[in-house]
Amino acid sequence: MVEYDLNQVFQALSYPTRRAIIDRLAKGEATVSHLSRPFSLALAAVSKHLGVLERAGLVTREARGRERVCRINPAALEDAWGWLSFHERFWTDRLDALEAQVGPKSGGSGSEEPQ
Amino acid sequence: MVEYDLNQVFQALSYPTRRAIIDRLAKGEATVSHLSRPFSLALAAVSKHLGVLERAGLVTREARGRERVCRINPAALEDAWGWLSFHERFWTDRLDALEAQVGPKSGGSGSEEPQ
DNA sequence: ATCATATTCAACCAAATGGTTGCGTATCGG
DNA sequence: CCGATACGCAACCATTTGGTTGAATATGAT
Repeated sequence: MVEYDLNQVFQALSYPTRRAIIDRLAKGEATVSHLSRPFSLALAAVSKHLGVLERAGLVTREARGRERVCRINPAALEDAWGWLSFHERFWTDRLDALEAQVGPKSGGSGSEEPQ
Repeated sequence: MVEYDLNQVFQALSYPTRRAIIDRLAKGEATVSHLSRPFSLALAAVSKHLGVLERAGLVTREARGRERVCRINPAALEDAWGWLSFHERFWTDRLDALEAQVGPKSGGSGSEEPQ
């Protein structure tokens, strides 16, 4: 089982252009220039973003003629998802417990979180 | 429903010190100096990290005397989790479909993912 | 009042990031 | 062979980031 570096994965996901690329790739594979079309960026910039995504293990690039076909690698996404899931589950449980503790039938006094 | 900025959330999570802080806070609230203890960093550095986490909405700091008590805010975590969940679910489904398509009884020709 | 503690703020620095441009290099199509 | 297309790479630039130190502020203890 490959361990993906959460630093690189989260870092890669922290930039909207790269998340958009992932969103796009979720609809199917695409070449670099195809991927770069929606952005007003030089091709080289998108290529760099793909490099970041690739190093993080989120995306693969495969040569096909003079083009590079990019695809999502779900495994790395799943690692990040796993980290967050741990906390998500933890906190859902905790909030449930809190709610139960406050009173199972007290519909709630409005907002438990006074911002 | 507050919308957390995924850029800031993922960015905040992309640094191990900050994930460690979150991990620590999952065990219960803590003050800034308490949080800084495990790290060989100046207090100010940890304070800055907390600033990043706070701006991302992941953590709250509340003044109590001369101390600041830090707590996790699960809602922001959940936003990031939501984004990843979408893709996680999408790809789990897709891989299942692929598997089914390849042949429900063909134990699999080894690895569907040639790395 | 005085001194110590807890924490932020400001200035500074090195390194990383996101972007550009221009050049090199395969590959496809005549 | 020749030109166009699809990339990657290197150099460069402005901005952000993670870190430091030292001063400022506020609260707690004596």
